[in-house]
Amino acid sequence: MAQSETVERILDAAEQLFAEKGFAETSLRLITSKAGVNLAAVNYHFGSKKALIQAVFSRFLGPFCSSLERELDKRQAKPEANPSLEELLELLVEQALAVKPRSGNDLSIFMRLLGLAFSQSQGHLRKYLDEVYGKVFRRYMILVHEAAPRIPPLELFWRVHFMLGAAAFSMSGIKALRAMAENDFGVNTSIEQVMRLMVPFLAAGMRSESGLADQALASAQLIPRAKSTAAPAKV
Amino acid sequence: MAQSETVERILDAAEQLFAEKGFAETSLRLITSKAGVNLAAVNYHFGSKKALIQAVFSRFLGPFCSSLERELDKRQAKPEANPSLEELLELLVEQALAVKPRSGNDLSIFMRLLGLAFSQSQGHLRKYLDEVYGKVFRRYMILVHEAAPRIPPLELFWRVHFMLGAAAFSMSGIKALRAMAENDFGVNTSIEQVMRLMVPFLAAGMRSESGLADQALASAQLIPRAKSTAAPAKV
DNA sequence: TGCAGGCTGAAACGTATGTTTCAAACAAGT
DNA sequence: ACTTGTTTGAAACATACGTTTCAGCCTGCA
Repeated sequence: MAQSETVERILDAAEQLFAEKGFAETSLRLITSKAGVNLAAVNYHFGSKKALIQAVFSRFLGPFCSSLERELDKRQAKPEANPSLEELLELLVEQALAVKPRSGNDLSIFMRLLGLAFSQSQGHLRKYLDEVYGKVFRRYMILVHEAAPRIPPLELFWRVHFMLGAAAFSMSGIKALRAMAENDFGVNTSIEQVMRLMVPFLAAGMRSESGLADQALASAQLIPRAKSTAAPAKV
Repeated sequence: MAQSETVERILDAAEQLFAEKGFAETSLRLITSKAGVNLAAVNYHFGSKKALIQAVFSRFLGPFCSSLERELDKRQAKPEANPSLEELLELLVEQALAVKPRSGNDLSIFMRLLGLAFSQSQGHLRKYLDEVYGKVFRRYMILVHEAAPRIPPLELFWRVHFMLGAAAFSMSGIKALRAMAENDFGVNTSIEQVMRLMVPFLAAGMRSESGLADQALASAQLIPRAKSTAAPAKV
């Protein structure tokens, strides 16, 4: 049997609506009517709304993480030259930009969904993302640490999340913010331009002198994970 | 007649629950049961859930903005010395810290609510906040511009929102992030410490070299608002 | 052609939400 | 003490949600 097109249409509609309105504010009826499919199709194909949310994330985070992992493999194959901080940051941007084959699926949706995953109280989502994609993220963090050895690991952890926050927030409110900017300055700022504005801002923040006075925090090191965690559930 | 205590208890409970779960995910029944008041009290005292949300914001944004405005008046009374960027940033932090007389109302709730105002699709809220508090914010932006004249105003606008984003996002997911940090590094990072970590990061970002290549954007200036009549003159 | 199974369409179900109602309780002024 | 206006309590209401059901459709295969 040929794969149903319904699944893709639901995912497309859900992705866009979730990014626009959040999870709780987006009803299955809105999704299915936008997708032009029957209401019951969601529960038939995905099982529940929670599973739909996870599927939406898997669809773009899966390719993102595997191509990121592939790039990390390449970089680590030649151990003589560890990647610099700039290279690591650009790596992220590259991978994020590479995962946008679908129409209307621009970077803002990607970042917006990522931000929602943290800020909306969807406990199941956080657990799911950590189980499936946490490994790559921790591997990336180790490389960041090696690229900026002067900055305490714990502070790097927080700075990465400050970065993520600036990006996710800006993309979250990008519509309203662009409207404000146009209203106040009379010019239109494209999303690509906003991204370009963000890069020097974030890079300077990452490179800034440490603000950690507490010695216990400054010397805290990453604790290696136990390997014996159960296999993550397949969708 | 003695002012009812019910209003305050509803506001306290709503503030905490909104910050914790968002607006749509927090039901009136949860609020009223936490507050120990009757369900109907919300609609009696506030009229609707939307009005409750606005009231929650007014209660902390009102004092914040008026004390901020007072400080701006003081600074501008002596025109010989314009405030520096650091002074302006610290001004915000000071005012934010000053508006926390109530128990349990720490900075994280303040920032979290601010972030929600942008990221949750509550159109009425954004309109309300712009109408009531937009004036102070625009005045503040002008001072920031004078403190950093080398950076194009439009870029400053975006950088301020990058800042807001980093702060709001970190405070939004502060619970989950602290748990992750503790899990990965074995140490507990207090909210005050996270704030202290954020300051050098943000300050460095604000001071970084401009990333604006586009001359039209680089030269865009703030358009003064019309008082109240239509047809604002182009400058 | 017949049929079995994946998929869809329309309707219904149970539950939770925001809001409204109205009688009772209360406080204050005369 | 009586009255008046304000606030509360308990219940009901209308609506929207996620989920389930089941009859019918279509497709691939014997």
